Amino acid sequence: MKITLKDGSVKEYAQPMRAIDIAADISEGLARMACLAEINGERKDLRTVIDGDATLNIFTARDPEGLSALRHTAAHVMAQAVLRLHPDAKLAIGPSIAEGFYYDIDFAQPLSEDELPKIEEEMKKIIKEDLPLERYTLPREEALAWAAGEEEPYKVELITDLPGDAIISFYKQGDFVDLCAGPHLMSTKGVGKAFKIMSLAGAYWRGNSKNKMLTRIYATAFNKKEELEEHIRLLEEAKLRDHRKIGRELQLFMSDELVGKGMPMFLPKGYTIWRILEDYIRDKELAQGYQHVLTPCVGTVELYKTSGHWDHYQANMFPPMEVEDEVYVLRPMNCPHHMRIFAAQPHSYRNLPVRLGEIAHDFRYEASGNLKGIERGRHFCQNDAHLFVTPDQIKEEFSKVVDLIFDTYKDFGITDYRCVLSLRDPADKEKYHDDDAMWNAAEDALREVLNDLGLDYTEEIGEAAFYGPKLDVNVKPAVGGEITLSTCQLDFCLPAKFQLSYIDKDNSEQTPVVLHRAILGSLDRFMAYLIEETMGAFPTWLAPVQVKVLPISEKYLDYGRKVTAELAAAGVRVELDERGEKIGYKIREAQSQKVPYMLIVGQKEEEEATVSVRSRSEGDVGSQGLAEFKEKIIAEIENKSRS
RNA sequence: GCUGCUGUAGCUCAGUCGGUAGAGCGCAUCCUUGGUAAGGAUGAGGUCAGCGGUUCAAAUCCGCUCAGCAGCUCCA
Repeated sequence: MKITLKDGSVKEYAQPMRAIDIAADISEGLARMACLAEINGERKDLRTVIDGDATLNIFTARDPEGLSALRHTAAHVMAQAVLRLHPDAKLAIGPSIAEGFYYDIDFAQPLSEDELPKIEEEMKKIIKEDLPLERYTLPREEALAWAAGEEEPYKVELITDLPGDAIISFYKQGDFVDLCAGPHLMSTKGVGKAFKIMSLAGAYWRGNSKNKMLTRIYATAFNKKEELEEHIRLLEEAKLRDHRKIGRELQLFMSDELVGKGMPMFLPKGYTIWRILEDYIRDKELAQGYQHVLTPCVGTVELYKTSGHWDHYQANMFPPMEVEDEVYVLRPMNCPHHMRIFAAQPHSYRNLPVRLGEIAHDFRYEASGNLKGIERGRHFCQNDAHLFVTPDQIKEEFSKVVDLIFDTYKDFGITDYRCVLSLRDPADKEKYHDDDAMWNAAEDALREVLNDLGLDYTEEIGEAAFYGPKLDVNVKPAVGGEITLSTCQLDFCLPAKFQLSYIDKDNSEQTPVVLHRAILGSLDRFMAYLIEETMGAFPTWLAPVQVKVLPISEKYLDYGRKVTAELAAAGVRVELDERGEKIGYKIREAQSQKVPYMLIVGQKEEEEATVSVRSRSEGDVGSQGLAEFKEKIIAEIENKSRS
């Protein structure tokens, strides 16, 4: 048989051979580094026997595919180490993930963090023992008998749930055996030294909160020690970008336990940014034919029963308040209010689309463990709008919303995002409004627009809202999992529930379709994201303090006041540092507060009516006439150019 | 909400074996009036998150509560 290698060269063998043996034939080094085989384009275990002509590519830990196999083997090593130290622990699953790997384990006694170094030590031993990993398969009954004999209830469940024709494979290293589809390295030694146990967390068996919570041990492994160190360094760096840390340092927002958890309060500097964001997006929407409204933060329970939200989300709403003969709830979203505004007047097809926008305050009773600074609170403020459209207008309006999202991102310099087309799970009749024809039409419409726009997106099943499919634009915060920034949801459902209508060309009464959309998402979350992206060094047009005037000494305070007043009169957010400190000290503080421009004024400046300009990013940029500087900074603010 | 962890001055953190509280920054006052990232001196500031328990004695050990962190679950 002929084996074609990655570099195009061909090897010939008389009989079938395992991929690893061919690797060994190519070079001893390759066999030692080998993690995974790609045979005829398919990723396979190194032990796979090749019988006949094939192309072969051997991955090492330098390749992402190979690294994933290495991490998976490291997960087995970790499980083995755990069982050596805790023989009564029950194993669940232990996959490789983007940042490393984990193993979910059911411990008889809670595992303390102090145990992690011991597990790591045991792993080192196992790796050093150079145990070969052997793969074998068993028929279903024997596999079940093994799991039962080992008293591994989670493995029993996993085997039971495997499809009837599945090959049930096992990997054995020393006296440790695990049910596993592979692929794996040839020996525990291949895991190497660049691994580390990172943290301990709880995780529900099979990701279902009704199931038992297991102990998840997170760890990571790399090809080289330097890569591991770099990974840890990046994690530390990310913590410095955390909006909660920067928000405190720059005095943007705070929380207070007497006010309540998940109820952040925006301080003067934070609210300055907030106001600019609010004005920015409202003006942009008004220019696109939106009309803004203001509606109350409460609604009757009946309102939410009508919309269906009460049935779906009651548990995540603050409990009802009874007053006289009414029962109110704090509103968790604004669609029902806007629906009632639309319903209050007759509409003609000529007047559609109607686009109702609101910077709307909402309250959701988020589980305490889900709260995260201003990224996720119990009070937040949506940049919400509902577009009431005819079926013919769906695509155009949806497309305009998508344009608006990315036009906005351009202004904020957001480039690192992921688009998700969130679809229903057709099997889940409980969550989703049961009308397959409606759903298919809605999903096809969104898909078509996204394809027409040439947008990169992934489809995710079971992520839709209960009333319709949606486009979500997700970003990655400094710490923690992906979050949704912008969304546009198509809704054929609520308009009918609220009996909305418009009069069509033929004088018939028709039901409009609604697009729910949020561009900045929530102002709170958007600000959290901006803080982390800029590390607090906001572009000049957003900076709470744009210019800080720093007199050399108190002798030049008067000139400093004049400069400050002149800039303030021109609409620049400017502050004067009047303290009797040295210039270096004032600069240091302004710099750490990420103020875009510092104007140093002393004798020379006063005499010449100039300012000595220091930029936070470029340092001393020299002397400029006051009028000249004023003109420049106003232009910069108006252009929303980033510095 | 669940699992694990953490809580000491406004902030960042020391505090050994259980013996009764410390630093730097910040703040206040005074001196210094200066040229592009920390001038000097003095001083104020603590129910060691809260409540209860063990002990002659608790910041330290135990329990509960509150708040925060990581992850899971959820996210209209």
